[in-house]
Amino acid sequence: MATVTHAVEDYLKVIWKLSHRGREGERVPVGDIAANLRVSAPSVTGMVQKLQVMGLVHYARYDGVRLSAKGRKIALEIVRHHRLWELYLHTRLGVPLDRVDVEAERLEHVLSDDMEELLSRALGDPTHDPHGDPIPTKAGAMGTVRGEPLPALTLATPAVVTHVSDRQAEKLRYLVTLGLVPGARVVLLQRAPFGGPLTVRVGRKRCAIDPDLAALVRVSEEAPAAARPKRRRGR
Amino acid sequence: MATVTHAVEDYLKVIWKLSHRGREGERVPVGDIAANLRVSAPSVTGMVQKLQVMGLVHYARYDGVRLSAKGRKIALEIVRHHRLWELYLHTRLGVPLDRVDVEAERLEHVLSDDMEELLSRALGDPTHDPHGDPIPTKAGAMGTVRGEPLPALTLATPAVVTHVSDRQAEKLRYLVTLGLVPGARVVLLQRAPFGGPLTVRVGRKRCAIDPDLAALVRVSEEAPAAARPKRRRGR
DNA sequence: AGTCTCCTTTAGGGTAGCCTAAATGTCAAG
DNA sequence: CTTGACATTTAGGCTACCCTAAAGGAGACT
Repeated sequence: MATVTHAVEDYLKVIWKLSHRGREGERVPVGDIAANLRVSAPSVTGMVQKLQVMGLVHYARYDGVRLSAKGRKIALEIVRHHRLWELYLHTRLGVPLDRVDVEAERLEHVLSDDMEELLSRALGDPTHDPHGDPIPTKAGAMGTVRGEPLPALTLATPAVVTHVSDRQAEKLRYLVTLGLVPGARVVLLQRAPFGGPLTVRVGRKRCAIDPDLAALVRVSEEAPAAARPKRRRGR
Repeated sequence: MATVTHAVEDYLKVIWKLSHRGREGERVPVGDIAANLRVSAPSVTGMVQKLQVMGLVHYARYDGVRLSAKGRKIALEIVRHHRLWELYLHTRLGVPLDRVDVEAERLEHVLSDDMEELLSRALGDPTHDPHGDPIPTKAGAMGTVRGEPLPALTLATPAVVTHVSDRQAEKLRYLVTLGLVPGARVVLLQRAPFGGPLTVRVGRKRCAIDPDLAALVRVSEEAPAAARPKRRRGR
């Protein structure tokens, strides 16, 4: 059986990511993989054919790609590595939230099973990464993204940020400057009409934010287990 | 200019390591590089020729390899990465001393400048790795291995382990089981005649050890800055 | 010097992963 | 059903790094 190289891991991870955009088990177009990996379409065709021979994907010409059980297992392992490293970098080394992704991108391929175990333990066997994305367990089980989109929050109700999408680096960077990061306490103060900006209190500051951008932030009225449970004194 | 790939980094690191066995600036035989990297000699010849074109080594057929200034700079960067990771893995994740090397071997190629900075700072800008080997500074300056070989220690004089060679994994593993790791407090109790075993007190335990093996351990009668300074006897 | 041995290098190949250019399939609109 | 637009695949090549087999140099021994 051929080796699982870094490139193979990258392909599986991207296929996994892209097959979770809409409904489950979606077939992923070759072109989307190419765009995501910044690689030419022919390269993807070639690699995907190889992955099929390795039994990691199901594939039919001109009809997209699906992960096999074996492929999904590897993909989830990589996602687990990625998110564990992200959390580690952010909480232990102080790498800013908008940079952990690129760093983890390289580290995810370099984590032995032993080390994964130790890393996870050192972090307290966490369930979510610093963006609020769930970390798959060793067995491949995965929690959910918690909370509802910020624009859907009830007015004047205190809430806690549970998730910030890391898909678009630029936007994430801006959200970070606003303080809209997991754990932050927010209140939706006002919704301007006709899809106008939201007015939000973030911590002690107040800001106006476009609802499309705010939709990248999820919040929960419940204090989530991961965040410090200090909504009131007493538990 | 061609890219510095992982393979290039590995070659430079090994050339650096091998050129520091005896007197400084030694020319390194191609065969030694091959043996060290577990690669065939022709592969080394090929790569070395490439490195010369890149200006990273000086090389003449049948006459060994020397690092250029540029090559040495890169090599030291890799060594710095390696040793920072080793320290991190050992002190923060609890990876056993005899396993940090293999893990760091992969991590060393994956450390951006920003991260290196943060990692070093998080560790308190250390000067030595967990084996007691000096960590080169960002600028390329490097301290020394401290202490003298254990067999040369004065009898009955308390000392602290400052260095354990990591060259031979098997032997290192054994030394670790004896407790002969940097920071450990030792006393040389007895030297058997005719090159016979040494009797050493390590912490509270006592053990007999072959002098050849003991020579892989360096000790210092001074309590080194890195170890806890709670000695009781003078000097 | 000659010759033997032990490197080291040259010659010739292989795999992995990427690319561009050209051919081919799919689907929707006419 | 044809055709055009677009996605995808095939064909052919390139680089990086590794290999084995065979040729070539350097130093030791006679």
